[in-house]
Amino acid sequence: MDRPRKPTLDTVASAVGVSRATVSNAYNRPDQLSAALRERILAAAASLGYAGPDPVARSLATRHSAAVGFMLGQQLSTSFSDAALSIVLDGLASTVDGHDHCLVLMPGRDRGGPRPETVARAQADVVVAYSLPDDAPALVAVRARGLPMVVIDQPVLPDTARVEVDDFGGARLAATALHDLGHRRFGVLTFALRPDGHGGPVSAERLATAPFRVTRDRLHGYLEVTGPQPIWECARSSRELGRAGARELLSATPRPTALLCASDELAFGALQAVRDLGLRVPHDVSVVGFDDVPAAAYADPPLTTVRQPLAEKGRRAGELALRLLDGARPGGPTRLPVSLVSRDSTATPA
Amino acid sequence: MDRPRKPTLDTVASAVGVSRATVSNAYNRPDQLSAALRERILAAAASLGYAGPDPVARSLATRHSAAVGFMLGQQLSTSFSDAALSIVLDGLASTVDGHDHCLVLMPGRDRGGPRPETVARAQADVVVAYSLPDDAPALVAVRARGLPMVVIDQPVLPDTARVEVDDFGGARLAATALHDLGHRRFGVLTFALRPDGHGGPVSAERLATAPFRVTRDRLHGYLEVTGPQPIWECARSSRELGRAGARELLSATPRPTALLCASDELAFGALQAVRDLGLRVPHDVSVVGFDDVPAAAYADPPLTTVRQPLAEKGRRAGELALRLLDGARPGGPTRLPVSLVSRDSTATPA
DNA sequence: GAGTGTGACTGAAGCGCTTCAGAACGTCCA
DNA sequence: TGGACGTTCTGAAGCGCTTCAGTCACACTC
Repeated sequence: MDRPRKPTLDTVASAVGVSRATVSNAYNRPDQLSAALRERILAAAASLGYAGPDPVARSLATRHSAAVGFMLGQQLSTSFSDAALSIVLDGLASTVDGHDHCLVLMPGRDRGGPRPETVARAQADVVVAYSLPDDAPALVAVRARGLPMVVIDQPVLPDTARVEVDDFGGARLAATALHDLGHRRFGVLTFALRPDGHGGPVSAERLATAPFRVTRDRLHGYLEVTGPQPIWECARSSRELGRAGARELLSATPRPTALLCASDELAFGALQAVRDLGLRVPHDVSVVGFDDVPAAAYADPPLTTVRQPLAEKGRRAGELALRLLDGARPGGPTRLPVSLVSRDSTATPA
Repeated sequence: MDRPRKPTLDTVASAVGVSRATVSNAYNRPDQLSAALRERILAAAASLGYAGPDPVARSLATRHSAAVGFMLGQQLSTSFSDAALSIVLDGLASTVDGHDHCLVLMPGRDRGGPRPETVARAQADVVVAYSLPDDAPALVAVRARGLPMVVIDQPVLPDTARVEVDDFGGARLAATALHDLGHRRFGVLTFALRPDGHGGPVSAERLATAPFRVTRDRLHGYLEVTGPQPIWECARSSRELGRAGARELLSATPRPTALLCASDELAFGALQAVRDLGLRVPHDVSVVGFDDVPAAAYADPPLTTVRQPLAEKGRRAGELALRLLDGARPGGPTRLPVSLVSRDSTATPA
């Protein structure tokens, strides 16, 4: 009693008594056959339980698969709790949504991006890479497959579309604001510089050779204004790690009067750390974040931060991807503006 | 000057002077050829720029595609901002991660789930459906394709694995707690009962015929304890809509002393609405939520809510999906426990 | 009534791979 | 010395579909 074989185009074709090509046309090119015949074919298909052309076979024949790949720097399991990433995906999705394309998520291993094998097996016509280390093997793998690619927050890759944000300038903006307020002693709190799970104080050498462009640029932006400052690296951009890191930075004597954070999430942790020490923000310590995720406005106190257009970033990436699918050439990078959003977590030093 | 054709298995085979089968084996069954030959083949492949077997062709030949499909009730663009959904996806992803499978997201149209065409074209071996309306066409489409499926929070479908939570019992738990505190006048705040974008007061008939099982069960759970109460429906589970809806419910005279919300997100809006009216939680109005997303603990005041194991839900679904892939039979539904988490948003009525 | 379209359908050649039943050639032991 | 067995590699048959160059029949035109 083996299961009945799934019907195929041929099944339907011979049931109706036409050629396979005709059945295919019934689905894909209704103008190629008479309406009456088409009806008959569709009816027969329905009664045979044929659900339409198999997507894999179709993809093989047409050489495209109506899917946009998205490579994550981190495991899926941590991606969805990352507000900034979620918003970017949001924007990307809204574009992809409208075109009957699916989104194929390729989870990263640790923070190094997806494994090459994952990339090699993923079925997508175009790939969007988000915030991978400069030397991610996944980037090479996409290249090797010859898939068009758009990178977000990534360095120049030949023949690749790109959307980016002025992380360096944004960080400088924030640091300058604090400097203008009179701050001179800073603590810098950052997420990973390398995908090695390392945390702790950051050496100049580690900073200089960091493969995460975004991290590097933000830190350089801060330091350009402030001069050398103690930096604490968290393995991930999480509130908890930020809290612990900020505590370390605040334990220095003399205590820094301001904390420059590479993300809002870290800044939320920093706010907490300041409270933990019985101090107040911004009276005792000023805190700035980066990203301007929605929660920044609701934080206690509302967080001064650098706004980058996260949704727009995703949307643009999606549009570029779709355009590449249509055979367009990559073109120059799309650069989106950043701005400083001043709220209540910053003030003149006491 | 047309682009050089992409190399295929054959390209490599003839370059090395072996059969195509051997090259295939070099990639998929290293034990089928001598190590030396394998080396030669891989080297030749590398120098020809061959990135390994094409995933689509391989899928066609092997009849599976190393991908798990995930059908969303809502558009992708709103999914990522949904904390509960994110956590479920999280759990699912962590399972899928470990098996070199990709996650193919199928965005829903409005709230009715993905369109059948999207389902028909998606390349996945197994599909996970999350919180779709009972009559979603997407469910039929998956059936038609003969794909194994696991549903989360969905009614019984023949031949389908299922993971679910006792929404009815959970809601009853919360309502009972309030009732025991002495509350008798309630307002009930819910998200969509149907995917029609409707909002406003809910009639008994609309409640009875709601195609969203989860919504229905939670409301029935509340009402079983409290008896008939005014219900306000929000088109989506968002803080803003919750705030507006709660305001409506609170404008009744006599004013309800407690608000029963179908989700934490709505409850957050309700907290805000109470403040908007110059009242205090829980002194003037008690509020309970449902889900216990992380933010519930940080709310002001911390929210009393029904905890459901969201991550676990996703994880179980992932495991079931993977097991179905291995040819397992669906088996009975997996039921996860709920519990009441009492925090500071509930108290005896003034 | 020969020439010219035109709409409706078909045949066959792929798309790039996997897989399975062998073939070819040793090796080993009785 | 010969049969049993292993290892290594190959041929060919698919997987289910698209697509393009036709074929065929039939109406039109002058």
